[in-house]
Amino acid sequence: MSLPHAILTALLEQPGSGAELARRFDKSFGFFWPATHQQIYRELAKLERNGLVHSTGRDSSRGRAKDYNVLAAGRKELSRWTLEQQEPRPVREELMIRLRASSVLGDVPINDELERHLGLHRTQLAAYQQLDQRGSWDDANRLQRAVLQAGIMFEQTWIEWAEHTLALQPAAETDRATSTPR
Amino acid sequence: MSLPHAILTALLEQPGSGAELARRFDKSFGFFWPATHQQIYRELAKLERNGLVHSTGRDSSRGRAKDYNVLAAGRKELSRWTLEQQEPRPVREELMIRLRASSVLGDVPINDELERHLGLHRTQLAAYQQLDQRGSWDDANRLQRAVLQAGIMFEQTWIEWAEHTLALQPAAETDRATSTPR
DNA sequence: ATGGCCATGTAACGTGTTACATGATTTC
DNA sequence: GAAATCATGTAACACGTTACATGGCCAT
Repeated sequence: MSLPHAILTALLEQPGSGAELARRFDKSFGFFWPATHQQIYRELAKLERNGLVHSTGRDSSRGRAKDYNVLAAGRKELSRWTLEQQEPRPVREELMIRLRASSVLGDVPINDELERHLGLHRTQLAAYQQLDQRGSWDDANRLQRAVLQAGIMFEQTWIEWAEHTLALQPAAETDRATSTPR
Repeated sequence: MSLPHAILTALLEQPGSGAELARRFDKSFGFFWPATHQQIYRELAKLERNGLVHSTGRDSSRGRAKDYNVLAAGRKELSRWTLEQQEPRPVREELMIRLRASSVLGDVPINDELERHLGLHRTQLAAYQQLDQRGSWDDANRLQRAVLQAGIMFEQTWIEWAEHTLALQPAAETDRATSTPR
């Protein structure tokens, strides 16, 4: 049940329309909780039904932007949820399954995919680092920075692990056989 | 679409019944792809309908253990999937949302939850390290070990980040106000 | 033979994903 | 004023979660 609370948090940081929220989720807020515009519209409607947010849409027509802001009940619910004891989400890493599959199958080289993911994570790390450098950090938003630093540290760990795993692979011949010699 | 492939991998490592699989998922295989017994039964039935696994259940009654093993078509499908290009799963970390919520709300101390999660991750790290030390590692299962090492590295990063984040919090008074003086 | 446990299974629901649809606004 | 784009929305499905149900097995 995190998406509604993520939306409440984003709306408290800055009120806006559903589409604006979707853009913010894409470019920064959603790094730790991605959401599509369909999910966001669905949840916004539900939050409004439950009296946690209020929209200042002029009418209820389709193509008009609605501006949402958080009501007192929404702020209260967010406080409650934030302090609640919650268990960590289970990790789900497809690549780990594929490594074990490659291991048990024996003849399925996976170095290309490892390399590709390594590249993706290097790109993500660079994006986080840029956000961190360009941000103006003070005591008030230290927790926001901590979140960004978590992103940086996890990407660095991913990169370190992938490089290590690629290095220990004696499977160079197998991979070469499946890629173009050039 | 990873759960069926995770099950195929687990069955290749060692054939077994649905309940045995569920136990293996709980205690090691599922560290990177947890699954409940309901999910596993559902997927096993589907895999059998599609001709990827075969069960040697004597009859189709309820309370009797069925032994599953992987058919050639199942092995082929697993090879195909393992080599496929796949994008990394989006990260979903509730605690990060809660940190940002705490930041924007201003008066909601979250150190207690940070400490609690820190403890959980220390426990998980210890479990991974024990598995790593007790395992007998050679060239054939080096990828399985790499998976375990990913778990170790990510837990270590989590711990390092949480300690750092707790250290930078000047919110000691706020926390003390909400906990029992004792 | 009964009570407890184990293995399998059903049902309902919540959330995430994908494809598509429709009304407004802008642009030329 | 037609086309492109933007904002909102609907529908159907996949997957994960939770609660519960049923049949077999074992111990006493």
